[in-house]
Amino acid sequence: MQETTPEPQQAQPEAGLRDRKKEAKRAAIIAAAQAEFIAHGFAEARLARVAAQAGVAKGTLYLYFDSKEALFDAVLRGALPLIFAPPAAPDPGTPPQLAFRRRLRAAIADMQASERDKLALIVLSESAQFPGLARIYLEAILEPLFGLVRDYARSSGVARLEPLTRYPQLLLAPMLAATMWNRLMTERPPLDLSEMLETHLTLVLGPPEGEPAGVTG
Amino acid sequence: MQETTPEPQQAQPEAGLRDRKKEAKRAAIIAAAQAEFIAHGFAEARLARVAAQAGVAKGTLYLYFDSKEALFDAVLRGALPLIFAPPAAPDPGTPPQLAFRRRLRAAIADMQASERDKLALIVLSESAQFPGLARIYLEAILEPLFGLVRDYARSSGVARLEPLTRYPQLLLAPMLAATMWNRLMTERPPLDLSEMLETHLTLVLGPPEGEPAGVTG
Amino acid sequence: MQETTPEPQQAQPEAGLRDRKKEAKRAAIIAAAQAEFIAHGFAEARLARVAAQAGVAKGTLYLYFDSKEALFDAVLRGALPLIFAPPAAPDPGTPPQLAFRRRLRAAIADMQASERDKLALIVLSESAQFPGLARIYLEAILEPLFGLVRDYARSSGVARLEPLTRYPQLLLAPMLAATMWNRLMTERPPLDLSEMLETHLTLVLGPPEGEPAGVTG
Amino acid sequence: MQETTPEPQQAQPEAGLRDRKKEAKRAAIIAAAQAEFIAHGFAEARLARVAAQAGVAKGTLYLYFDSKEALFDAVLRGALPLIFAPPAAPDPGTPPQLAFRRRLRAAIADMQASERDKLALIVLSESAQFPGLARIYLEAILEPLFGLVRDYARSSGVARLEPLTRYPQLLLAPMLAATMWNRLMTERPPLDLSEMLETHLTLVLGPPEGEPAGVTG
DNA sequence: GATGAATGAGACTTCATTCAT
DNA sequence: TATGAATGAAGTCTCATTCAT
Repeated sequence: MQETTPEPQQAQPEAGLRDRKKEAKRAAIIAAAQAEFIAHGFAEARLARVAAQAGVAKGTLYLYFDSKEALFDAVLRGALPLIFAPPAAPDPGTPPQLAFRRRLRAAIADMQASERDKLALIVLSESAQFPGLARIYLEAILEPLFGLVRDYARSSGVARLEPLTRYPQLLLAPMLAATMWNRLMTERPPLDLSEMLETHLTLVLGPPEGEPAGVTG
Repeated sequence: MQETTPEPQQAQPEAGLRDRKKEAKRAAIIAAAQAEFIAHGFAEARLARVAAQAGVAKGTLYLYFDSKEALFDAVLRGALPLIFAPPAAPDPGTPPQLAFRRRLRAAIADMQASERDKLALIVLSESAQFPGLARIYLEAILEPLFGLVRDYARSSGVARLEPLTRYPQLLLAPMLAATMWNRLMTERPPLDLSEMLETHLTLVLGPPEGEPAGVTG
Repeated sequence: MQETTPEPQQAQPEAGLRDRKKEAKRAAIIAAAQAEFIAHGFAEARLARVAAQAGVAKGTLYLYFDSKEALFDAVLRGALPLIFAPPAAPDPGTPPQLAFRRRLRAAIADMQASERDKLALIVLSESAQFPGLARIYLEAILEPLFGLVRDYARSSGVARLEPLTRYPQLLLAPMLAATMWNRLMTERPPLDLSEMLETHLTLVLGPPEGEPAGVTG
Repeated sequence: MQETTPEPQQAQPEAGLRDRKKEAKRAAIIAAAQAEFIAHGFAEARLARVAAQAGVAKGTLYLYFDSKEALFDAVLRGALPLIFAPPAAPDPGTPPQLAFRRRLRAAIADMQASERDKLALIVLSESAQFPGLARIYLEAILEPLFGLVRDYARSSGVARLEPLTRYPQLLLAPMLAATMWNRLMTERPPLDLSEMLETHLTLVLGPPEGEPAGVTG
């Protein structure tokens, strides 16, 4: 019940006053909870810390979410809509491979800019506790990317890329690995995801076409 | 204190018997704990279940391990030695790429045969809780494999493989991704790690040399 | 403070209107609270439900009542005045036993028609929490009825009824028992209080006098 | 699971040592809980007080009972077995009415000597929360007594007692009323249940037969 | 050494009550 | 006056850890 976001009523600027504050507080709680879940995982996350971080009392959390689990769910779902943001339509004249690379770069950059890469790791951590949600989440995150890969592998007409239609994971796995690596190896200089992506794409797809050399990011 | 394995005293057959019983019980506890940690993660693991599964009383756990964390540590360390098992020396006449592929296959197969792949995921999951241990563990698992990759990339003399010396992760990431995939997507048919590895190697390294076609596993 | 009913100000029609609205809201709150207390008892009663049922906000309750306990008190006191409603004066020529029976019947019927019988049980239930109030309430309900019984037992001149002057409870206990029974045994057909009362009166006082046989209700 | 009383093993005096302590502690907890529930009702009962009264830590309660509700259940059920204690067989030559009176007296005295009369009131209080249990409990307590009344009313052959076969409550209600009365009216001298019972029986059944006058308790 | 009953700190959650709007 | 979001004290319950037997 509390999960239903109140429909925005742009026609009534007055009515929105309280609603806007509520929505702001809701967002503050989710942000605090996201940081807490990322930092400690579900089981070790403390609602007291979430409340303190969000600047509300402990009980206030329950005005917005029925339970710790519901809050966790909201944090994960809160990140979902981003993946559906329509990518900028490519220039009609762009060569297919370049268009593909650009969309992949954009997806990766977007995933890093948000915290979705860290959330994906949480999903993994908690998959034993929340199997259903994990599946939904990963599908929402990964399937669109897989679709990109499959489409390109098919339409490229390059025979040696055919296996990517069966294992689109192969092209994306390095991003996952690098994200995990950076999360774990905090003492070392972090891997440069963009450069690593370009390296991987060049290794698998060959050197970029129709693009000035060295311009990757 | 309890972590120091007692030095075997072969001169005293009686004491040896007792030690052997102790060691067996210790092994049983670790095995039970490993299963529990894999199934539920650290936070949700229950020492009561570990004790029951190991066939001992709850208090007995504390005769062998100081705390739940120490037990977790022991489980992870228990899997470490395996990675250092020296690989079988390759036949002198084997072509380098084939030898490399074979060692990679063996490492992956070994990691799957044991539960070390699942443990690696647990380490990832719990990295927020145990950052130091996680780093040590992953380095112990991954660095040797990275060394394999780097050595091959260097010695192969193939120019386009040079990036692998900087990003050896690129060659191994699909195994990680596939392991995670299989852990999460329990409802779908699991990915075939061996086939996926071969596909990836062929994609990056080119078709296998010096090996009958179709013989991969 | 809020418990003092504002003195009606008939000279000011406006103020009277406001007062009437206030009084109506107050009555609505008490009615909702009564239903809630009957349904769930004091401890499990939820002010949120009371407010919702009364059609006011939660905070509004506190404009009318200082606390949950004060509301409970108001509910009980709200039922008290009814018991003091003077019974219709009996026809002068009615035989004493018949008059007595009729008044008893009327009292029971009235208690059932209102919800006072259920409230009496609530008082009993909560007597551990509110001993003083419980005593006052039960005395207000029961003492007038006991007076009826004592008066009749004394004035009837029947020797064997003398104990009723000491234990007037004996004549009324079945009503209490039946009310409790009906509250608890919701799965069975409810006891017919009127018939049970007649049966009891006949058992103790003998068959009705001066009344056509079979006319009891 | 915790509810299953361990079967007494009289053949093994040693094994009973720990079990006896456990059983004693269990009994202490139930006793403390019974007092707490009687004093405050279910909702206002505090497990902290129960634990303190029983001389155990709060967590210990959960070694014996799964929840507060389970403890409540155990308290009520703990009183049930008493009702099934077979009454002493009457002397063969005793007149039926005297035998009936004696058994009724014994039942009432027993109910008072234990705390079952107070527990019955708790059942009433909490019937909104635990309807099923309430029914079971009251049936276990009341039905046997009703059986006594019905049997006597039938076998006595006295026509005017026939209504008691339909409404056995009529004969027992005064006991309930008196118990409630004594619970509530703590400031007044308590009603003497024995005398009140005798008075009621005499009123309904007539004066006692075959028994020296004045010997009632 | 082994047991398992006992502990108690601390977590999540509820809900009567308050107060800024 | 009326609202309803916010509060926070306090309750139930969990579980790693201890210790008497």
